[in-house]
Amino acid sequence: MEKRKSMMGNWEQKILKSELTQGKELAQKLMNHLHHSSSSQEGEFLISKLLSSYEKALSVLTRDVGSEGEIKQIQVLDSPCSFGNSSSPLSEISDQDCKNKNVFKKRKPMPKRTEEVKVCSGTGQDGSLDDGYSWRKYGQKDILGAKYPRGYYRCTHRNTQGCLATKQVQKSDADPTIFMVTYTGLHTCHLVAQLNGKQNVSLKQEAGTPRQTPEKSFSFGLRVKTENLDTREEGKKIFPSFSFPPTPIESENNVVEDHVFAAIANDFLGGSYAQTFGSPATFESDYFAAVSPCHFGLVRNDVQTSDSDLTHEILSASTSVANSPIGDFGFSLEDLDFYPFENNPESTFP
DNA sequence: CTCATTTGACCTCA
DNA sequence: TGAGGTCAAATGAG
Repeated sequence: MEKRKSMMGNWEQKILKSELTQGKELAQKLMNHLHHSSSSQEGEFLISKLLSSYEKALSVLTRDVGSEGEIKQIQVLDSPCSFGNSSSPLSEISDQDCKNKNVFKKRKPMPKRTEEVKVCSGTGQDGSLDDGYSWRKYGQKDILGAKYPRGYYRCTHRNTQGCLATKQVQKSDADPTIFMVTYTGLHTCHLVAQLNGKQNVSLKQEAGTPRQTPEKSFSFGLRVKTENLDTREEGKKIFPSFSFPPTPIESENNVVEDHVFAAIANDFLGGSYAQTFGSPATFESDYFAAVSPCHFGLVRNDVQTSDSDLTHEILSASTSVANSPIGDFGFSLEDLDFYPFENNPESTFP
């Protein structure tokens, strides 16, 4: 744990540096861009990236103050029986068998994260934002003060694998194309195949029902760009998946952006993340170098929560369809520390 | 037939 | 006590 804490400081420094550097580069690019006049879309993209960089940098600075307490809070929440343990979800399921009277006994604190996802027009529907997991809607609720109802989803594998991950999807009042997605709990369902699927379109057969194919957004030749590489958020942010309509728009800028992101990711992760995938080189090239046909910029604003939430992260992908997964591909660096009982073998670090 | 979604009711918590 | 979260029966889709 001490090791991780010291690493955190180092990380954040790198993050800060990277974000500011990126911001500078983006500003430079933007300036060139404006001079040479191309599409306004691209300009917006650059601006959003620019803003993202500065916001990230600021958030790192802001978070720096209370990071210690934050970690402690996370540790408290990490009750061994809550998630990650293969036996605990099953025990919870057995609780459910005891009819709903027992279900509300006591809610377990779950790690929570919020993301803001902007979708391409006509591509995503509420809750169907493809984040690589298969979700099942179990409820919908009108939220006070919110224009749109909130949808409640849980992992389809809840019953079969005891996966306790849930998410809440709510359309933003201000911008209906933005979905606020709050992820709660960790996926304990099989993820290896999903990850493989994200790296490589040729997928292995995953243990699970055919209809529960989390790779569906990757199965028809979409180019997937996963720009959400700022795992600096206590390492809890794991590369999201974004799916796009197969509109082959590629710009030089995008390619450059990808390189920047890849560099940052590598910087942040020190290669250890990619290690999880078996081949860092493959991971980077396949996962980061993909270019989005829809230019999308991440505008992430990290928001600290006042309650027991571990982290709330807001992400905006200006033209993406899918939101990012819960950061709990199970192998987040932080997850490993915070949730040592994660039974996902892929989550274990050497 | 199986599974997902809808929706009203119920439960917990602040 | 009200808002938010969850359950489960009813319904629909494939």
